[in-house]
Amino acid sequence: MKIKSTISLQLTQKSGQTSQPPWKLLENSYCAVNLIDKNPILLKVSQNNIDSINVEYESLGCNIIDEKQINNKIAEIFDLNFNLKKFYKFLSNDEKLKPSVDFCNGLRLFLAKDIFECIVSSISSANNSIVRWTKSVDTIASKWGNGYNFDSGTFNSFPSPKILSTVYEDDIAENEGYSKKDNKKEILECKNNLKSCGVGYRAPYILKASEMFLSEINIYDIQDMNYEEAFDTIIKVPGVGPKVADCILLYGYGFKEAFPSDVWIKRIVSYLYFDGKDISVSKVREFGMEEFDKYAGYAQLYLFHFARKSGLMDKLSKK
DNA sequence: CCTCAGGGATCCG
DNA sequence: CGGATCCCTGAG
Repeated sequence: MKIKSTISLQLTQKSGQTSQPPWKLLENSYCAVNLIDKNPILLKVSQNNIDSINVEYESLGCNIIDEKQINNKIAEIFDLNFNLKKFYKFLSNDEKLKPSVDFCNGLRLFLAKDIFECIVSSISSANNSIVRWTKSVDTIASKWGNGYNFDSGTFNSFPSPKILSTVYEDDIAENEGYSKKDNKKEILECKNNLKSCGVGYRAPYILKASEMFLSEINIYDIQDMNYEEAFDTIIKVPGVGPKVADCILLYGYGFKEAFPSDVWIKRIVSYLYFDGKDISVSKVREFGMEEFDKYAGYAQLYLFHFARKSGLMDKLSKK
Protein backbone atom coordinates (compact mmCIF):
# COMPACT_ATOMS: atom_id res chain seq x y z
CA MET A 1 0.00 0.00 0.00
CA LYS A 2 0.98 3.56 -0.58
CA ILE A 3 1.13 6.23 2.08
CA LYS A 4 1.16 9.82 0.94
CA SER A 5 3.51 11.93 3.02
CA THR A 6 6.63 13.98 2.47
CA ILE A 7 9.64 12.04 3.73
CA SER A 8 13.12 11.08 2.62
CA LEU A 9 13.25 7.44 3.63
CA GLN A 10 16.98 7.07 3.03
CA LEU A 11 17.91 10.23 4.91
CA THR A 12 15.73 9.18 7.82
CA GLN A 13 17.18 5.67 7.86
CA LYS A 14 20.80 6.76 7.59
CA SER A 15 20.66 9.74 9.93
CA GLY A 16 22.15 7.84 12.87
CA GLN A 17 19.27 8.41 15.28
CA THR A 18 19.78 6.23 18.34
CA SER A 19 16.28 4.74 18.20
CA GLN A 20 17.67 1.67 16.42
CA PRO A 21 20.14 0.64 13.72
CA PRO A 22 19.00 1.21 10.14
CA TRP A 23 16.61 -1.43 8.87
CA LYS A 24 17.94 -4.14 6.58
CA LEU A 25 17.92 -3.11 2.94
CA LEU A 26 16.49 -5.84 0.71
CA GLU A 27 15.84 -5.07 -2.95
CA ASN A 28 15.22 -1.40 -2.34
CA SER A 29 13.03 -1.99 0.72
CA TYR A 30 13.98 -1.25 4.31
CA CYS A 31 12.85 -4.30 6.30
CA ALA A 32 12.40 -5.07 9.98
CA VAL A 33 10.22 -7.28 12.13
CA ASN A 34 7.71 -5.38 14.26
CA LEU A 35 5.27 -6.59 16.85
CA ILE A 36 1.84 -5.44 15.80
CA ASP A 37 -0.94 -6.44 18.15
CA LYS A 38 1.54 -9.02 19.51
CA ASN A 39 2.00 -10.55 16.06
CA PRO A 40 5.43 -10.47 14.45
CA ILE A 41 5.07 -8.70 11.12
CA LEU A 42 7.84 -8.05 8.64
CA LEU A 43 7.47 -4.47 7.44
CA LYS A 44 9.03 -3.61 4.07
CA VAL A 45 9.20 0.08 3.24
CA SER A 46 10.38 1.53 -0.04
CA GLN A 47 10.19 4.82 -1.88
CA ASN A 48 10.17 6.17 -5.43
CA ASN A 49 9.69 9.85 -4.78
CA ILE A 50 9.74 12.14 -1.78
CA ASP A 51 5.95 12.55 -1.62
CA SER A 52 5.09 9.01 -0.59
CA ILE A 53 6.31 5.65 0.64
CA ASN A 54 5.28 2.12 -0.25
CA VAL A 55 4.60 -0.37 2.49
CA GLU A 56 4.45 -4.14 2.11
CA TYR A 57 4.34 -6.72 4.83
CA GLU A 58 4.68 -10.41 5.55
CA SER A 59 3.16 -12.30 8.42
CA LEU A 60 3.61 -15.78 9.84
CA GLY A 61 0.85 -18.31 9.72
CA CYS A 62 -2.60 -17.26 8.71
CA ASN A 63 -3.37 -14.45 11.10
CA ILE A 64 -5.65 -11.85 9.67
CA ILE A 65 -3.84 -8.57 9.60
CA ASP A 66 -5.59 -5.26 9.81
CA GLU A 67 -3.90 -2.99 7.32
CA LYS A 68 -4.98 0.00 9.30
CA GLN A 69 -2.83 -1.12 12.21
CA ILE A 70 0.14 -1.46 9.90
CA ASN A 71 -0.55 1.98 8.55
CA ASN A 72 -0.65 3.38 12.07
CA LYS A 73 2.59 1.65 13.02
CA ILE A 74 4.41 3.07 10.00
CA ALA A 75 3.04 6.52 10.69
CA GLU A 76 4.22 6.23 14.28
CA ILE A 77 7.75 5.05 13.50
CA PHE A 78 8.40 7.56 10.73
CA ASP A 79 6.52 10.34 12.51
CA LEU A 80 4.34 10.91 9.48
CA ASN A 81 1.78 12.94 11.37
CA PHE A 82 4.36 15.61 12.11
CA ASN A 83 3.65 18.65 9.97
CA LEU A 84 6.90 19.08 8.06
CA LYS A 85 5.62 22.03 6.06
CA LYS A 86 4.84 23.98 9.19
CA PHE A 87 8.24 23.10 10.61
CA TYR A 88 9.95 24.36 7.46
CA LYS A 89 8.08 27.61 7.81
CA PHE A 90 9.46 27.81 11.34
CA LEU A 91 12.97 27.12 10.03
CA SER A 92 12.69 29.81 7.38
CA ASN A 93 12.08 32.39 10.10
CA ASP A 94 15.46 31.59 11.64
CA GLU A 95 18.39 32.79 9.54
CA LYS A 96 20.70 30.21 11.06
CA LEU A 97 18.39 27.27 10.58
CA LYS A 98 17.13 28.30 7.17
CA PRO A 99 19.92 26.66 5.11
CA SER A 100 19.44 23.30 6.88
CA VAL A 101 16.43 22.40 4.74
CA ASP A 102 18.61 22.24 1.65
CA PHE A 103 20.53 19.36 3.23
CA CYS A 104 17.75 17.72 5.24
CA ASN A 105 14.71 17.88 3.00
CA GLY A 106 12.30 15.14 4.04
CA LEU A 107 14.25 14.11 7.13
CA ARG A 108 11.94 12.94 9.89
CA LEU A 109 12.28 11.34 13.28
CA PHE A 110 12.95 7.62 13.08
CA LEU A 111 11.19 6.42 16.20
CA ALA A 112 11.85 3.23 18.10
CA LYS A 113 10.06 0.08 16.98
CA ASP A 114 11.12 -1.36 20.33
CA ILE A 115 11.71 1.02 23.21
CA PHE A 116 14.17 -1.24 25.00
CA GLU A 117 16.21 -1.56 21.82
CA CYS A 118 16.33 2.22 21.73
CA ILE A 119 17.58 2.40 25.30
CA VAL A 120 20.37 -0.11 24.64
CA SER A 121 21.22 1.66 21.37
CA SER A 122 21.43 5.00 23.13
CA ILE A 123 23.62 3.66 25.94
CA SER A 124 25.86 2.01 23.36
CA SER A 125 26.17 5.20 21.34
CA ALA A 126 27.97 7.10 24.12
CA ASN A 127 31.56 7.90 23.12
CA ASN A 128 31.17 5.52 20.22
CA SER A 129 30.92 5.58 16.46
CA ILE A 130 27.63 5.04 14.65
CA VAL A 131 28.93 2.03 12.71
CA ARG A 132 30.10 0.38 15.88
CA TRP A 133 26.99 0.79 18.04
CA THR A 134 24.63 -0.17 15.22
CA LYS A 135 26.67 -3.33 14.63
CA SER A 136 26.58 -4.13 18.35
CA VAL A 137 22.80 -3.73 18.57
CA ASP A 138 22.26 -5.92 15.50
CA THR A 139 24.57 -8.54 16.99
CA ILE A 140 22.66 -8.53 20.30
CA ALA A 141 19.41 -9.07 18.40
CA SER A 142 20.86 -11.93 16.38
CA LYS A 143 22.21 -13.68 19.50
CA TRP A 144 19.33 -13.35 21.94
CA GLY A 145 16.32 -12.00 20.04
CA ASN A 146 13.61 -14.18 18.56
CA GLY A 147 14.37 -15.25 15.02
CA TYR A 148 11.34 -15.20 12.73
CA ASN A 149 11.49 -16.97 9.39
CA PHE A 150 9.64 -14.93 6.82
CA ASP A 151 9.55 -15.60 3.09
CA SER A 152 12.07 -12.80 2.67
CA GLY A 153 14.42 -14.35 5.21
CA THR A 154 15.06 -14.57 8.92
CA PHE A 155 14.65 -11.42 10.98
CA ASN A 156 15.41 -11.01 14.65
CA SER A 157 13.50 -9.02 17.21
CA PHE A 158 15.40 -7.33 20.03
CA PRO A 159 15.51 -9.34 23.28
CA SER A 160 13.45 -8.25 26.28
CA PRO A 161 15.04 -6.85 29.46
CA LYS A 162 14.28 -10.21 31.06
CA ILE A 163 16.28 -12.13 28.47
CA LEU A 164 19.14 -9.65 28.30
CA SER A 165 19.52 -9.48 32.07
CA THR A 166 20.50 -13.16 32.09
CA VAL A 167 23.34 -13.04 29.57
CA TYR A 168 27.00 -13.07 30.59
CA GLU A 169 28.87 -9.79 30.82
CA ASP A 170 32.18 -10.90 29.32
CA ASP A 171 34.45 -13.87 28.57
CA ILE A 172 35.38 -14.28 32.22
CA ALA A 173 31.80 -14.41 33.46
CA GLU A 174 30.90 -16.74 30.63
CA ASN A 175 33.66 -19.21 31.51
CA GLU A 176 32.72 -19.10 35.18
CA GLY A 177 29.17 -19.81 34.16
CA TYR A 178 30.20 -22.82 32.14
CA SER A 179 32.43 -24.32 34.81
CA LYS A 180 29.62 -24.03 37.34
CA LYS A 181 27.26 -25.89 35.07
CA ASP A 182 29.45 -28.81 34.10
CA ASN A 183 33.17 -28.85 34.83
CA LYS A 184 33.90 -27.85 31.26
CA LYS A 185 37.37 -26.65 30.46
CA GLU A 186 37.91 -23.03 29.71
CA ILE A 187 36.57 -22.02 26.33
CA LEU A 188 38.93 -19.71 24.56
CA GLU A 189 36.47 -18.33 22.08
CA CYS A 190 33.55 -16.94 24.03
CA LYS A 191 30.69 -15.73 21.94
CA ASN A 192 27.77 -15.80 24.29
CA ASN A 193 28.37 -12.61 26.23
CA LEU A 194 27.65 -8.91 25.90
CA LYS A 195 31.21 -7.73 25.45
CA SER A 196 31.63 -10.08 22.53
CA CYS A 197 29.05 -7.89 20.79
CA GLY A 198 31.51 -5.01 20.87
CA VAL A 199 29.80 -2.80 23.45
CA GLY A 200 33.04 -2.51 25.44
CA TYR A 201 32.86 -0.97 28.90
CA ARG A 202 29.14 -0.36 28.45
CA ALA A 203 28.37 -4.06 29.03
CA PRO A 204 27.79 -3.71 32.81
CA TYR A 205 25.61 -0.63 32.18
CA ILE A 206 23.41 -2.58 29.79
CA LEU A 207 23.08 -5.48 32.23
CA LYS A 208 22.14 -3.22 35.13
CA ALA A 209 19.74 -1.31 32.91
CA SER A 210 18.05 -4.58 31.95
CA GLU A 211 17.60 -5.44 35.61
CA MET A 212 16.14 -2.03 36.41
CA PHE A 213 13.41 -2.48 33.82
CA LEU A 214 12.49 -5.74 35.50
CA SER A 215 11.98 -4.21 38.89
CA GLU A 216 12.23 -0.48 39.58
CA ILE A 217 11.14 1.11 36.33
CA ASN A 218 8.16 0.26 34.15
CA ILE A 219 9.39 1.05 30.67
CA TYR A 220 5.87 1.93 29.47
CA ASP A 221 5.06 4.31 32.32
CA ILE A 222 7.52 6.85 30.97
CA GLN A 223 5.35 7.37 27.91
CA ASP A 224 2.64 8.95 30.05
CA MET A 225 4.89 11.23 32.09
CA ASN A 226 5.63 14.84 31.33
CA TYR A 227 9.07 15.62 29.91
CA GLU A 228 10.76 16.64 33.17
CA GLU A 229 9.48 13.61 35.05
CA ALA A 230 10.47 11.29 32.22
CA PHE A 231 13.95 12.83 32.12
CA ASP A 232 14.45 12.42 35.86
CA THR A 233 13.32 8.80 35.62
CA ILE A 234 15.40 7.66 32.65
CA ILE A 235 18.59 9.38 33.80
CA LYS A 236 18.66 7.09 36.84
CA VAL A 237 19.55 4.21 34.53
CA PRO A 238 23.29 3.38 34.55
CA GLY A 239 25.07 4.52 31.40
CA VAL A 240 22.42 7.17 30.84
CA GLY A 241 23.60 10.76 31.25
CA PRO A 242 21.87 13.94 30.06
CA LYS A 243 22.60 13.47 26.35
CA VAL A 244 21.62 9.80 26.23
CA ALA A 245 18.51 10.54 28.32
CA ASP A 246 17.37 13.12 25.78
CA CYS A 247 18.07 10.74 22.91
CA ILE A 248 15.91 8.08 24.55
CA LEU A 249 13.12 10.57 25.22
CA LEU A 250 13.24 12.03 21.70
CA TYR A 251 13.92 9.01 19.48
CA GLY A 252 12.35 6.42 21.74
CA TYR A 253 9.30 8.05 23.28
CA GLY A 254 8.83 10.96 20.90
CA PHE A 255 9.28 13.83 23.37
CA LYS A 256 9.86 16.50 20.76
CA GLU A 257 10.79 19.17 23.31
CA ALA A 258 14.05 17.33 24.05
CA PHE A 259 17.25 18.87 22.67
CA PRO A 260 20.00 16.22 22.97
CA SER A 261 23.21 18.14 23.47
CA ASP A 262 26.61 16.65 22.80
CA VAL A 263 30.00 18.08 21.84
CA TRP A 264 28.92 18.56 18.24
CA ILE A 265 25.68 20.36 18.97
CA LYS A 266 27.64 22.44 21.43
CA ARG A 267 30.17 23.43 18.75
CA ILE A 268 27.46 24.07 16.17
CA VAL A 269 25.25 26.15 18.48
CA SER A 270 28.24 28.07 19.85
CA TYR A 271 29.32 28.89 16.31
CA LEU A 272 25.91 29.79 14.92
CA TYR A 273 24.19 31.47 17.85
CA PHE A 274 26.95 32.70 20.19
CA ASP A 275 29.47 34.12 17.75
CA GLY A 276 31.88 31.24 18.37
CA LYS A 277 31.97 31.78 22.11
CA ASP A 278 32.28 28.45 23.90
CA ILE A 279 29.00 27.58 25.63
CA SER A 280 28.76 24.61 28.00
CA VAL A 281 26.80 21.55 26.93
CA SER A 282 24.19 22.07 29.65
CA LYS A 283 23.71 25.71 28.62
CA VAL A 284 23.34 24.61 25.02
CA ARG A 285 20.59 22.23 26.10
CA GLU A 286 18.77 25.01 27.94
CA PHE A 287 19.19 27.33 24.99
CA GLY A 288 17.87 24.79 22.51
CA MET A 289 14.82 23.96 24.58
CA GLU A 290 13.91 27.61 25.09
CA GLU A 291 14.72 28.78 21.58
CA PHE A 292 13.03 25.97 19.65
CA ASP A 293 10.44 24.81 22.18
CA LYS A 294 8.18 22.14 20.65
CA TYR A 295 10.53 21.97 17.66
CA ALA A 296 13.66 21.43 19.78
CA GLY A 297 14.12 17.79 18.83
CA TYR A 298 13.68 18.42 15.13
CA ALA A 299 15.89 21.49 15.30
CA GLN A 300 18.63 19.38 16.87
CA LEU A 301 18.24 16.72 14.20
CA TYR A 302 18.40 19.27 11.41
CA LEU A 303 21.29 21.21 12.92
CA PHE A 304 23.35 18.06 13.28
CA HIS A 305 22.74 16.89 9.73
CA PHE A 306 23.13 20.28 8.25
CA ALA A 307 26.54 20.56 9.93
CA ARG A 308 27.47 17.07 8.77
CA LYS A 309 26.49 17.52 5.15
CA SER A 310 27.41 21.15 4.63
CA GLY A 311 31.01 20.78 5.79
CA LEU A 312 30.45 22.95 8.86
CA MET A 313 31.36 19.99 11.04
CA ASP A 314 34.72 19.53 9.33
CA LYS A 315 35.35 23.22 9.73
CA LEU A 316 34.55 23.13 13.46
CA SER A 317 36.58 19.98 14.08
CA LYS A 318 39.77 21.72 12.99
CA LYS A 319 39.50 24.28 15.74
C1' DC B 1 53.43 -0.34 12.63
C1' DC B 2 51.39 3.49 15.02
C1' DT B 3 47.81 7.18 16.93
C1' DC B 4 43.49 9.03 17.47
C1' DA B 5 38.74 10.13 17.72
C1' DG B 6 34.11 8.43 17.93
C1' DG B 7 26.62 12.46 18.40
C1' DG B 8 29.48 10.67 26.72
C1' DA B 9 29.15 8.81 31.39
C1' DT B 10 31.33 8.16 35.59
C1' DC B 11 34.30 8.80 39.20
C1' DC B 12 37.41 11.67 41.55
C1' DG B 13 39.30 15.61 43.43
C1' DC C 1 32.40 22.60 38.58
C1' DG C 2 37.13 20.46 35.44
C1' DG C 3 39.72 16.50 34.09
C1' DA C 4 41.14 11.75 33.42
C1' DT C 5 39.65 7.38 32.12
C1' DC C 6 36.76 3.90 30.18
C1' DC C 7 36.31 -0.55 25.44
C1' DC C 8 37.24 -1.20 20.85
C1' DT C 9 37.16 -0.39 15.92
C1' DG C 10 38.23 1.94 11.63
C1' DA C 11 40.48 5.72 9.43
C1' DG C 12 44.72 7.99 8.65
